Amino acid sequence: MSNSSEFLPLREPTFFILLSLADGDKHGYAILKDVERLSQGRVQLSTSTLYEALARLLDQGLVTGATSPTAANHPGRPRKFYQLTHSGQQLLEAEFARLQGLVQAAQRRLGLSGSG
Amino acid sequence: MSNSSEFLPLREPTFFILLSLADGDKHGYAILKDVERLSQGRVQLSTSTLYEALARLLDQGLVTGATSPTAANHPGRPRKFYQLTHSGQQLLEAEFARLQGLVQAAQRRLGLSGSG
DNA sequence: CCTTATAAGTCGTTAACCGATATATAATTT
DNA sequence: AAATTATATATCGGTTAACGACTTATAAGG
Repeated sequence: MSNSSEFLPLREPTFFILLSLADGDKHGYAILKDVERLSQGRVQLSTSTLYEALARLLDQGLVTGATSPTAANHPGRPRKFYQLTHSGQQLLEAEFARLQGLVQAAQRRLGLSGSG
Repeated sequence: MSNSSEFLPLREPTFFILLSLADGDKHGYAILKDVERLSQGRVQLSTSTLYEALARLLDQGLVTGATSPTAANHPGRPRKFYQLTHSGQQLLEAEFARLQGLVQAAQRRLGLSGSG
């Protein structure tokens, strides 16, 4: 077993980028907008955070790059699409489990009931 | 309102340190051991992480220092006790809410039911 | 033509974490 | 008695993700 949890914990931007891709392939700018929606407007990635994170995730084998199929009939530079690898999916699930563990630990320590 | 969420998101060690103190005052080393239990052995703080975080939290007014009441009849250097301030408690609750939001966002996106 | 939205990228700085190391003290083991 | 272990606090140097600021490119709309 190549332990995918060597990259845990994820920081918030990286978590949302992977979570955004769980839905299907996206290009960078689409991820940017999707993360904003996913987080209900709270997380607004800077482009440096986004593209540096994507480069890192590519390097770590957690996402792969798929070049844009259709010729560009849209504004802006040519799109670059990204998709989760199996490792990336596993890592996302491990991070999800970690977050659930944090919530449960906090519920116990703060003396709260289940889904209050 | 002095927005306590200016310090969010917390990194995992800082979150556990605050959560450990939600229980009542503790000295540094006690926090170290408590965090290990709280996280079911997963999070083992290094002393540098612990004491640097405590210094930062003091500086930010999120914890206060209370000098050891009883004379030292224990091994090691004199204990220094820390307790959550009101701001610290608020921040911990804000971080808890943030974590719940992440879990809910992930449940939606990953297509999972409530507490599965 | 100018502005806006889309789209990708680079650079310098910051802040938190972490391993390593140091210091101090009491209890336990050999 | 000496060595080891557990307790307890502290500092230093390196790493890295994130971030603000800035740059480049392209199409659409007023």
